[in-house]
Amino acid sequence: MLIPHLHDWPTTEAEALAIQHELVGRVNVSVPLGTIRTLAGCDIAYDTASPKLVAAVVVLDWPSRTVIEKTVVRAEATFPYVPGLLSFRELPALLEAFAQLGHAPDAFMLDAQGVAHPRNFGLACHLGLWLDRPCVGCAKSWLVGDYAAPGPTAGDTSPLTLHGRTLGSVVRSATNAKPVFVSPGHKIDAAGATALVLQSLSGYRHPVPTRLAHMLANEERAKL
DNA sequence: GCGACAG
DNA sequence: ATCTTGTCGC
Repeated sequence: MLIPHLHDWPTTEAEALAIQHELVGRVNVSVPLGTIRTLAGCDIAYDTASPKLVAAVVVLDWPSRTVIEKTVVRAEATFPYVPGLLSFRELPALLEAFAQLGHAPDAFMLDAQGVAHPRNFGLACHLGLWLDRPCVGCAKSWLVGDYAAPGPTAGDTSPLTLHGRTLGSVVRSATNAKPVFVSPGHKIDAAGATALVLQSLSGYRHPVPTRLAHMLANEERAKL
């Protein structure tokens, strides 16, 4: 898929923060969930004791869940891991993987935060702006926001708020498993992001799209 | 000052 | 994220 250039990559934290502040205003989390015919799951696996990493993308026909395309890209981390600046570390490699895609998925799902971020600009938001397509963040741990524990059964949800505003939701993706934190990244609203994650559950803690991408990334890393 | 901190 | 075996539970 074609990916227009959005901005150059920063070298320092100060530059990264400036980019976030410059782009937050363009994020749109007011779009209702539309018809999704293809959904992409994305993830990255890191090598131990080396800056090498693998970005993986799995495109699924939706809602049949049939895998229709996969892409993996080997790259090297250029930006360090800094809480709140994760996108500057993972996006470059992910964008390379998307560029190799023959399909242009209707929506994307990531193991990261969307607007549930200190500056409301998580990886899912950043990716959404680059691709100009719906992106959903489904993180495995909390970063910001207040919430009450969701019920113990798969599918149970609880709102994730901040300063009285609903950012997303906390979803019990699998019975008796720790919940995941869902928030829209771009071109989708909180309800839509949550609905898409609920449609993606399969008995495991991770939604099908990111679960498959995670497995693919690990397989490729083993070949490093 | 103290605690928290996606992957 | 990553390093790691067995083990408790459905």
